[in-house]
Amino acid sequence: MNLYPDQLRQRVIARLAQNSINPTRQRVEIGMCLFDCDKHITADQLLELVNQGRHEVSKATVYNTLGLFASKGLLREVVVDPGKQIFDTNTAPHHHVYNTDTGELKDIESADLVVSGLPVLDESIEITGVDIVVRVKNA
Amino acid sequence: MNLYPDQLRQRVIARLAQNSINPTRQRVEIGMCLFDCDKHITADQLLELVNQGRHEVSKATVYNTLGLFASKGLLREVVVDPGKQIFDTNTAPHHHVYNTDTGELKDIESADLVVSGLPVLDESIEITGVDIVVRVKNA
DNA sequence: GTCAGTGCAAACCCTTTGCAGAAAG
DNA sequence: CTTTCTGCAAAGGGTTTGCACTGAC
Repeated sequence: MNLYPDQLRQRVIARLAQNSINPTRQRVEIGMCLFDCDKHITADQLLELVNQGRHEVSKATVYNTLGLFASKGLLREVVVDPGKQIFDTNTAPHHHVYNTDTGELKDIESADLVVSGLPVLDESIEITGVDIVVRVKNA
Repeated sequence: MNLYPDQLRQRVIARLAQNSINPTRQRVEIGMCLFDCDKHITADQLLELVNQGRHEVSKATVYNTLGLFASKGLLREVVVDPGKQIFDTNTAPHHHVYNTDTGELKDIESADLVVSGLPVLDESIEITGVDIVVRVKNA
């Protein structure tokens, strides 16, 4: 994006407003990091990034805010590792390649990957998503 | 299977031996439960099942044994929920339907589901598995 | 006796919860 | 003043680790 901090801040505030999220100081700080960093991030990495030495936001707030953003569709949770929540700023439909040796996580465009033969489900059941994870390791 | 306990025990011991696993008392107890229970199980559920009131095996040992069995290919770990390891006694290639409302996990035969367009990977990288999770909720 | 393998209590770490305080009405 | 919202310390729960113990040689 390469915005000046104030421009970025205004964009974040606008984006939160669009999703009916009160733009509190902590949420704006977190939003500024999310719109200006790696696509895939854990709560711990984000905490580090937000605080950068000083103490801006607590760990609990980072967790709660990530959960809030995800529930509003600003983020998507990627489940590739038990015991670690990873959030993805790319909310478009897509899949992942996960390197279990390095922890590296890469996107695969959804359009590139076609799945056929999905099961027919009961009417009382609704599909919320189809997640594909290609697990790889260093040869 | 419907075996008498002693027959089951012998089968478990044989299966462990095939995979170079020492058949200790704890491992055999755990193996007997795994070959005689639901396909999908967490460490906690297994602990409950193994002990059935009395104290046969500790929690740590259940975790370590599940990890050991999985590393030897007797079990497969299913990653559908962060913060919970689920193990699957079905080690054949297949996929899953996960109901996020109920926690229910069902198999989809691998043959029924076809994926095309997998990315071309570097030679230094090796695919260890392709996991597909269809996430559903009650409508 | 020595040494590799094993089981488990205790430690660890990630996440959630409950509540004090702030903000809004 | 009352009510709703928010941030975070502390609690919780799942998993791993370090070490005492066992069994084999």
